Amino acid sequence: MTDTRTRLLDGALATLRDKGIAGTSARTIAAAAGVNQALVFYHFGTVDELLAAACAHGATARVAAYADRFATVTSLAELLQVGVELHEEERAEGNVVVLAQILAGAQAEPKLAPAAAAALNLWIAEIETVLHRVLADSPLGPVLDVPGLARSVSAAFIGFELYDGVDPDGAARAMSALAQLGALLTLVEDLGPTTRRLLRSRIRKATTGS
Amino acid sequence: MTDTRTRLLDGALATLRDKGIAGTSARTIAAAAGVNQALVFYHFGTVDELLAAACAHGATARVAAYADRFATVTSLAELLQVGVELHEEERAEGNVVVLAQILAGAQAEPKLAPAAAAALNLWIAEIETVLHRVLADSPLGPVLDVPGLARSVSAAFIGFELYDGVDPDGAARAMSALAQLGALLTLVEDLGPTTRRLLRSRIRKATTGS
DNA sequence: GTCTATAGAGGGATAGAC
DNA sequence: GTCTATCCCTCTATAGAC
Repeated sequence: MTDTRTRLLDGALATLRDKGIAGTSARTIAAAAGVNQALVFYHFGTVDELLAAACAHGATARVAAYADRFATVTSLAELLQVGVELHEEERAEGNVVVLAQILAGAQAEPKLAPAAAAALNLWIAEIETVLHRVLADSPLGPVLDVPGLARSVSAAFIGFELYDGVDPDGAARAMSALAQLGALLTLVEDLGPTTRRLLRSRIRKATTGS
Repeated sequence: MTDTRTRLLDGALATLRDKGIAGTSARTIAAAAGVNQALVFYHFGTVDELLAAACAHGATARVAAYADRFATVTSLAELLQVGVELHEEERAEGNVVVLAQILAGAQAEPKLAPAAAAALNLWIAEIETVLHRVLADSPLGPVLDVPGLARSVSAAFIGFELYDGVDPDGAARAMSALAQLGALLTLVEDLGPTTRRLLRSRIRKATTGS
């Protein structure tokens, strides 16, 4: 872990954020890192391998930075609130946007795919833990596919960041609509015990067929 | 609308799908179109303008191809079903993936942003119409921000396509979790009139504060 | 409208001095 | 580990023949 290695990793993240996957090269990364261009190949072999390493580097750091906040979430509405914060902070910091760029690159470059999937899985694991806790005493909890929903939420978030880049007003509206939906779902959750029993029996009937 | 123009538009879409935004250039597009490279600049001025035109071209065609199916949707579960179909067909055809690549490129290239936003807006408009119809007689309908939700759904879909490219199994699980969630929400919607009244009054109380 | 040819910049990657 | 220098390829864009 020499200093140059981390400079290159951070330079790669900055370049992906500022110039996108199409504008990212050994030369642009080296310039952002303040480092000689040949060192990209000395330390990482190829540009793609540097991008893969940077992807893991950035995601690990950001997930760790949010671990505390995820740990305090106890309701769907709170999860959405953390999501809004994450959206705003990460857009300034730019690390979710970086993941989106890696994902875009990985569609055509199979070598990037495992790194992109691994980075996304770090986020998914966090969300999964939170969802499991939040849905524990919901009538829907026992029948929901929590790992699947965590994947949905994480993937959807990537789409939000890309949307925000081309239409910030639209993205803000989308975000507030979800926050409102979260608040309303809380009301549904808080129905009386009679309704909860009714729901539960219906769920049992409906799920015996699938 | 000469033949060469459309060949270039289709070639651009094919190149974005197969090589991603990072692998898309006047040369690769011309090769895919079976056309001379200089014609890119003769017909469209720059590569970015060709990409912007191709984006509109592709989105218009695909939204039109789905208009019939969107028109028949009458429930949230059906909307999700069409979403699953769209996901599977468009991944083969590749046109939503193309939009994702344009969105990724637009993050760093402002000239692409209006085209990307316009293409996404075509999808959003369709979803908005459907959501409006589907939620019309739901107790939540009157208070939901339908345009905002349509934007959420559309943006989320882009994220799904990118996720599918790096982890098809995870994406499939995410998709089926959503389908299951849709089915369960239908049960909530079908609660008795008493519960619906209760919900409605709670909603009124809760929304007077915002 | 279409082609060839080319200028000029930027790209990945390596060799070899230090 | 770091640097310079370089090879060879690809890129955008244009000029000019047809």
